[in-house]
Amino acid sequence: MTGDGENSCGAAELAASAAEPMEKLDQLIGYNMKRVYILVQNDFRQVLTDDDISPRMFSVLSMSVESHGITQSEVARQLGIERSGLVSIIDDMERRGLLRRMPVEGDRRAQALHPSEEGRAVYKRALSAVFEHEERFFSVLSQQERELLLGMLMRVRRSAEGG
Amino acid sequence: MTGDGENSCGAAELAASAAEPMEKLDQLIGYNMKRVYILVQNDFRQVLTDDDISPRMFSVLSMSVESHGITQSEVARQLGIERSGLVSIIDDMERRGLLRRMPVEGDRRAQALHPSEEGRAVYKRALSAVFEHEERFFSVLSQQERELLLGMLMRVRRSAEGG
DNA sequence: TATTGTTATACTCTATAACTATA
DNA sequence: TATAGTTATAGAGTATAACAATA
Repeated sequence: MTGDGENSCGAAELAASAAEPMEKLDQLIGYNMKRVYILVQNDFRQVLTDDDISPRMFSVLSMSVESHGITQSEVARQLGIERSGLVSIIDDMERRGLLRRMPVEGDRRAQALHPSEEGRAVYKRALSAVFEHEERFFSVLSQQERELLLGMLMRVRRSAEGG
Repeated sequence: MTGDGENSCGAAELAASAAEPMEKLDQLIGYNMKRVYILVQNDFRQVLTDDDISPRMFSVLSMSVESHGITQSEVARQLGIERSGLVSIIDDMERRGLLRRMPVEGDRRAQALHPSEEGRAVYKRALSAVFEHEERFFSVLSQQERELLLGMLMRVRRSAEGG
């Protein structure tokens, strides 16, 4: 098997050699990603409180604004969530006047999502707040590093999603 | 190993230019991190099914093996979770014979976690499986890139945790 | 037969408060 | 007063199965 002593001299040891005795968990990319994800998501959620929308609302709103008339099923597919989980989110958003369900001509089963004027305004404001949030949250990384990080995440995502 | 040469004009555009019209969400590091985290965690959980332990059990087991006699509060602190959430996990682990709660001399409030022989064996086996899982899951990245990714995640974590 | 939206349901994970026994 | 472990509880978030209308 693997797993005898620590021999490599990579970024891991360098990055963490200062403070604590370097736990095994901290050597795992997945574990660190979990911790960072929790932190970034909390900050993200905080940023969206100004517009009183949840992270899930933001992503659905983004879809409906960027892709006019997109159907619920397609939103679910692209967000990687279940159709059934989308219903209550869209109910809330419709109640808040951010968007409306409208019939699709040619397929009477489907519901198309059309953002309202307020929906677009909220999205625009929230989007710029979110970009500021990312800028600030990842400010410990250089611009080049941020692009590198984003590119690596995308590649991993593709390899894991697409095969 | 794939994907050489993408340091000219932003890794983001290059990485995603092939298939879809590049949604706004896909430009966000946080969103991509969420998607990758979900994928890697599912794979992680699958790997651990061989030893019939959950991700949470694995992290607690890791703590107890790496830091003999660590207390529950300290585990919660290092894992970034609530003490109350730890109780049922440790109950399960004690029931499975992976570890035992033992009194701490000098502080009768505290409970120290001591892994059993089976706990150590399970951990050793699981740990090597987890390293294989990481090797495989992130195989789209080069060794150098993986170290870079890990280092960046650690730096972001530190900056956000306020260390 | 398959798909869209929907409902109902259950399960995981987490956050919170309160309690006890210690410190 | 503060801390360690515990209990109880509620809230997200998500997954699953089933159903009616439509394709």
